[in-house]
Amino acid sequence: MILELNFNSDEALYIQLRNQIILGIATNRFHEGDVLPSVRQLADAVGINMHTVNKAYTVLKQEGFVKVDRRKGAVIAIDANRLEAIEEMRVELKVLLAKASCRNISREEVHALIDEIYEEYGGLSQ
Amino acid sequence: MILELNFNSDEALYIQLRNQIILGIATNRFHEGDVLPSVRQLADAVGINMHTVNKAYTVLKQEGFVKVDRRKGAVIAIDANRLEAIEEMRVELKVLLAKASCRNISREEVHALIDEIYEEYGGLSQ
DNA sequence: ACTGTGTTATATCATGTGTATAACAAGTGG
DNA sequence: CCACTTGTTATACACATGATATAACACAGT
Repeated sequence: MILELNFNSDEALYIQLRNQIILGIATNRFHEGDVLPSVRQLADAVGINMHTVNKAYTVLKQEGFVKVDRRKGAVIAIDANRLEAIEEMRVELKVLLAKASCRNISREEVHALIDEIYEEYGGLSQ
Repeated sequence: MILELNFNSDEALYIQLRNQIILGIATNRFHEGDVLPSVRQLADAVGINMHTVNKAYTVLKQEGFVKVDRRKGAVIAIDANRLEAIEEMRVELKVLLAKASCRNISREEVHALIDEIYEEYGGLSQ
């Protein structure tokens, strides 16, 4: 597990955990069926409270990235609701691209940035 | 001024204001040199506190979208620091695209979404 | 029985958000 | 000069959120 937390960030710890796990899935370091550490283990490993990890797992469950098996713990299980995901992405992109447009960043430059980042993400088929 | 606030949103009011003003610049409804309403006027118009508007203007000033003229008030003035803006965008895109990748949204679909949104943003030359 | 899961319930503390009232320095227009 | 509006600052309060701490519960595995 390579999870690093920035305690000086303005981003909540449980959001950082959530993001890194999603990053981990996208970069193929976590696979469907993999079991995440228990809330107590992970909390101990990164030096934070159990409840903070639990909140991260709860969010991941609600967002459809893990399912919780009472016996095993949190298991990677992706619920690919594409339509919902695309609409959510559109909302986030609107503000992000507005900032880019104000800064004279071209459509082509954004495309190049997308490609660069997407290179590391293999899609679920990998 | 077409500024609408969602009081039920989990997004802070001053962030909503900031975003809508940035959207307004990108969609060419605000132009370089335009004067924004005074903090008291805008606060009264949308039904919130003066300090909340002030905070939005302060953030916009720090992010380089407006300059404050003691005589006029808040004036649209874009400080196009491209390098900084691109790095900021890369960080935001990483998580956003990771989610997309997990949901089996292809690189091409993201490009299409970018194009769709960018159609409304004219770039600063318009 | 014992341990390790997730889960739930309180409680506490710090921080962020939004409001409220007030005051200040400075520019504008009568 | 005077009244008014500008941004700015300070203080205070209520409320929600983030993070911690301690504790307990139901359930599964050994």
